[in-house]
Amino acid sequence: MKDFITQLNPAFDHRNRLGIMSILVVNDWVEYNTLKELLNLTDGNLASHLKALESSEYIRVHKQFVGRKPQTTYGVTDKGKEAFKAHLDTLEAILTIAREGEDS
Amino acid sequence: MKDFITQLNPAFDHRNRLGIMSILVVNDWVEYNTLKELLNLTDGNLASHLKALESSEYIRVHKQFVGRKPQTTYGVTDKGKEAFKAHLDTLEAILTIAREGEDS
DNA sequence: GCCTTAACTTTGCCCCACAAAGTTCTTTTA
DNA sequence: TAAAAGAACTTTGTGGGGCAAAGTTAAGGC
Repeated sequence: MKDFITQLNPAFDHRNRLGIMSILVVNDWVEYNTLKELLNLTDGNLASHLKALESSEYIRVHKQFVGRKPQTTYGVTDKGKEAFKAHLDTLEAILTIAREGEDS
Repeated sequence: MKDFITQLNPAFDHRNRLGIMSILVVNDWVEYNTLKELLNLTDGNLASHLKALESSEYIRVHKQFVGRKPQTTYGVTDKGKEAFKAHLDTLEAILTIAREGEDS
């Protein structure tokens, strides 16, 4: 059990970063404002989580103009995909253990 | 997605409390020292997590003497079992969503 | 009579999540 | 052309909480 718990990646070990990653791994490029709405976060809060994930090189940023408006989109990197998958595997292992005693 | 994230129970939304609960739901009564070793926690740290879970009425304490040594054991309550199951269900739902884009 | 063990509690630190407000750039709108 | 507004941050400040370490209490062993 200790092993599983310590295998959880601290970078993803928070509900909001779990949410960010879950969205990014299934959508190629997601806009800043979309993330903000989907996760119900304030600007500062979202930006800090994104920055943390970006400096770990788990996500990357793409800035462009759509029409004449700036648009920032975020996507997961290969490294991020891999690390997040490992995190999910660990979570799943814990889930399995924790379900062992279920009545159903 | 927002809904799933907010459905995560804050009381369990931490690796160590996830660990504590995972152990307690599959074992009827677990000793304080066993938890400490299984989770690799210091006294103060473990005690504070246990107290948090206890005041939420998710776990309960049983104190007795074995031979002449005091022994404290912890067990999950029905309320805790239910709440934790809901938490796991939510986690599983997030896992499923996050796995949708997987290559395999 | 001291040392040890169990099981805490207390103390104090430090980091971090978070909200709110300020910032920059640019585009609408009046 | 001035003002407002939106995108995407950055900065600032506060509060909470995780954590280790040390202190505490009560009992037992030696």
